[in-house]
Amino acid sequence: MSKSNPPFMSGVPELLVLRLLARQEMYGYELVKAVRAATGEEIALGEGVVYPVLHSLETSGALTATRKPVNGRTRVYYTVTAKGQKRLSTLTSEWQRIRSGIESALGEAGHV
Amino acid sequence: MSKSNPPFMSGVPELLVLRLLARQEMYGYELVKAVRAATGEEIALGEGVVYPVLHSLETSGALTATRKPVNGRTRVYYTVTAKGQKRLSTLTSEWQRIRSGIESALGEAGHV
DNA sequence: CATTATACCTTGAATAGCGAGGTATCTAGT
DNA sequence: ACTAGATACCTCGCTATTCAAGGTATAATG
Repeated sequence: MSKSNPPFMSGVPELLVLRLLARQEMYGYELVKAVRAATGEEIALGEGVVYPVLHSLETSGALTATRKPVNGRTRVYYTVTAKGQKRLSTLTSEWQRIRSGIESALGEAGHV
Repeated sequence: MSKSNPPFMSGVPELLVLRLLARQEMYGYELVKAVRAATGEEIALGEGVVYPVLHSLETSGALTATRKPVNGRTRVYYTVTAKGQKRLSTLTSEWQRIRSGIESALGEAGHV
């Protein structure tokens, strides 16, 4: 019923995850917090969103995973591949396109 | 497979429909074209998107419908109610919030 | 020794966008 | 008169996707 980040969240998780991982490799749990920070606390993706996105990006070849044991715990670090870079730039321009379309519609003074 | 307006379309149809109808009353078929025009041809909503949105907005009390016969054909004109105005401003600020969150994440110069 | 933080994960419900299909009328071309 | 296309409305079913909630296990903290 009550959603945390209601509408407008369509391809957003995928875009944010790719963008942050393009900056530097990270593991899922870290990413959850990094998203919050990078979006100025505006967008909070739960683990139930982040992990599935990570897995599907890995499956599609946009990310590669590397397991690293740290202090007895295991972390799975993700790195963006060339394919992921391409996917990121596609998503980014797609985002700009939709965004500018919406801004046009929201603007537009009374005109006729 | 091929989607016309891929990701990033979450609450968008509802927002656009409300925004355009707030400017002036319109009927569904007209709205389909108006959306294309208002978004600079960037966003094209099919009738399969517009009509259901119209109906659900009417059901929720955000719009009122008026049937008007024109040249033997029937047009259903939609008008935004006070409730619809409120919904529009909620959606608009929600959009700005998500949008600015994403822009923050996309920006963030290389730093490292 | 118990609670919190770290770190991974899956399942199930609900939403919603979209293509495709369906009906019917009016208009324009041939 | 016939056809094709534009106008104008509508629904169905597929698919994708977000998210809360729940589940496991280890390390650190009190």
